Amino acid sequence: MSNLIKDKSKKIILDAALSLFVKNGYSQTSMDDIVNLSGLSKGAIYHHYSSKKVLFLSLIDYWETFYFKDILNKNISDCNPDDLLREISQNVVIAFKSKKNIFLAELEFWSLSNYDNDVRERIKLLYVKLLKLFKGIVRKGINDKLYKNLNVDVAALSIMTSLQGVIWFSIFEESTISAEQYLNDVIEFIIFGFKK
Amino acid sequence: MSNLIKDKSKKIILDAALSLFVKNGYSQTSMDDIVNLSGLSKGAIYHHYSSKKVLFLSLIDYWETFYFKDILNKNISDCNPDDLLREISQNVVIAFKSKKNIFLAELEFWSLSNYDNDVRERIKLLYVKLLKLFKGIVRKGINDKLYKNLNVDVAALSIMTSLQGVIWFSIFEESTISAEQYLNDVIEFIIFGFKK
DNA sequence: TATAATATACCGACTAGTCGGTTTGTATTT
DNA sequence: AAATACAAACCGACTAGTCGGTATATTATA
Repeated sequence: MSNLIKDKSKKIILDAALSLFVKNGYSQTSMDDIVNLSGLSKGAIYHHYSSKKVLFLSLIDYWETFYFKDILNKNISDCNPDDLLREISQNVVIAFKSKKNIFLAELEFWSLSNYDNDVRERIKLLYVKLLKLFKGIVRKGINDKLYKNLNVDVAALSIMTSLQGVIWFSIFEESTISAEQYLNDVIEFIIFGFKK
Repeated sequence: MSNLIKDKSKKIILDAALSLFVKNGYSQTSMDDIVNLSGLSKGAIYHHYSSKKVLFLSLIDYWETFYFKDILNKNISDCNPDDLLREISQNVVIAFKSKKNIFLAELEFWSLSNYDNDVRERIKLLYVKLLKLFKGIVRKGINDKLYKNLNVDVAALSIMTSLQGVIWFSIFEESTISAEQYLNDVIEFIIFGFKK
């Protein structure tokens, strides 16, 4: 268990909250719903989290450790940019296959960030980190004379939006192509576009 | 005024609802809020829309006429695929500049579609139409020997996710690049990737 | 054309129920 | 004894939707 969650009860609460928020949305989930699913009491929940919103914000941290743990700790310096991009894409595939909830949760974060500053600032941090990583990879590719003289910001954002595209598959399940196929193809497409 | 909205009152209600749903989210917007902003009464609103959800679904139609009117009616057959893609990208730029609300509303639709079947089915229709258009363009490019033998589904989805990427700029306003620059660059990048 | 009949558009007080959060109480641990 | 962790009843604010009634527009009739 992550040392972020020392507490068993906290983890129980977060798991219950995550699945309910994803299934029904933040507003459509009542604290009583979380009480029922977690098996704990209202007092217990408010003992650990001072409000529904604080609980939600904690959930973003909890979520980050799942989704980004494999991606954010990549070491750029001694890697081939192409392979690194393929590896990241593969991480997303694996995450999507094993925990579709993760991507639906992301949708909820996005939606709330639209009208809640605290949420926005919190998830902004996350994407800034991601973009920094992508920019680093692109910059290395340019320095290594592998990639042409790209606009680094646009290139990084392109990577992000393309990977983000898997979210389509969590909403529109039936499709002629699979999320995996999409991601594999799209990352090759991007790499090809970057090449000199 | 669109012939979809013959009624002045309906338009007033839809405009009020759209701006409130975008600003505060669906659940955080009460019918009383809409009453106040529209200047109409509760009775009037329930006279035209039988429930909050029906009002929301009507909003998707209303929204589609704004966002998609320029894009969906393109004629593929007698156009250069490259120019058509550039034109579509330009339409998105213009829409983004003049009505950022349109894109924030899209986020709200996405979020709700996650846990409401009616909403999901409604917006699914929309994106299927869009994808069909993109597929048609890519297919024409291939037939005209302009593009290589792409996977049409992946290519269409790539176009969609890349254009969709502007939504990032509506959440994270300050940025080193502008939405316009991003879209212009990214569409050229895609076209380049498609070429033989 | 004047009047009656009907349909449409609209008003706003009211209700039944929900929800986030509080308070008070209890058991366990240190 | 004091702090921690939890339980459960409770509260006040808020909300979607209702309903009886009014005003206005349209149509039918004499």
